[in-house]
Amino acid sequence: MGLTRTEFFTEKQNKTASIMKALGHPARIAIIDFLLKTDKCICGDIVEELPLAQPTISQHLKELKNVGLIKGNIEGNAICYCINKKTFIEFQKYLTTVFDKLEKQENNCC
Amino acid sequence: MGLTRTEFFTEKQNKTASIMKALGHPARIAIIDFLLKTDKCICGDIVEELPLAQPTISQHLKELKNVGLIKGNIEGNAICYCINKKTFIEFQKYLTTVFDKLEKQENNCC
DNA sequence: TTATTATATTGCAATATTACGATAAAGATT
DNA sequence: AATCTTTATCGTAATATTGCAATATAATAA
Repeated sequence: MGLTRTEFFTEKQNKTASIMKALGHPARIAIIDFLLKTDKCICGDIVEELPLAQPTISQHLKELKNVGLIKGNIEGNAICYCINKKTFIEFQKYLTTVFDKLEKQENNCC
Repeated sequence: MGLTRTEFFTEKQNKTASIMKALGHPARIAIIDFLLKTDKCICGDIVEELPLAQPTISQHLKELKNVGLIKGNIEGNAICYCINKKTFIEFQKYLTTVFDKLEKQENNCC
């Protein structure tokens, strides 16, 4: 059918999956890498940095913004994008529980 | 065109994205959650646990296995799946660098 | 007001994903 | 051997994603 059955899963599972999904493309990983590297947040420089057309980048930025991983700030006629720490910290919480559980796992059959 | 331009990105970016992508579906997050919870690894119980048809689960397990997030072990006519710690630890390394950089970021414009 | 610059949106073609019924494969049980 | 159990694969319909040219939008500069 091609439609993810989100209603079958918990809100947390859906939220986590949507963040992972947003990060599930090398261009979007590259955008995050770039925003982390530049320290101050950069706008259309991303378009110059990445070897993709401007509309494509714009689309990727939109997806990252939709799940709250980045924020956009209007500065004149340009837009300044940057990491949204809040979402990352929330994401980190989930990951911490995963890695904690993993550490305690012993009876791993494989 | 519908084809991800992996050749434009680094191996690490592509690898990270592929792991994120594999985790970018609530059913696959639920599978990981379940494998973490059960401690000893479970096989076809996953099919009973999740409200999806057996072929669908099988497909999701395959995707998780393809990126190395889980391992499968034949036990009689059943198969025992479990977390592949190695990949998770590798994944954690990337995430640690991200969160470290994030912590040092100060000139965040937004 | 008319460019110019920067970003977003639209529309579309190519491809990928999701889900599942039907069926295959392979070991276990009778 | 015949059957049951468990999991994988095939085929396919519905939907989503990726990428970009063309165009729209909106602020700035001339």
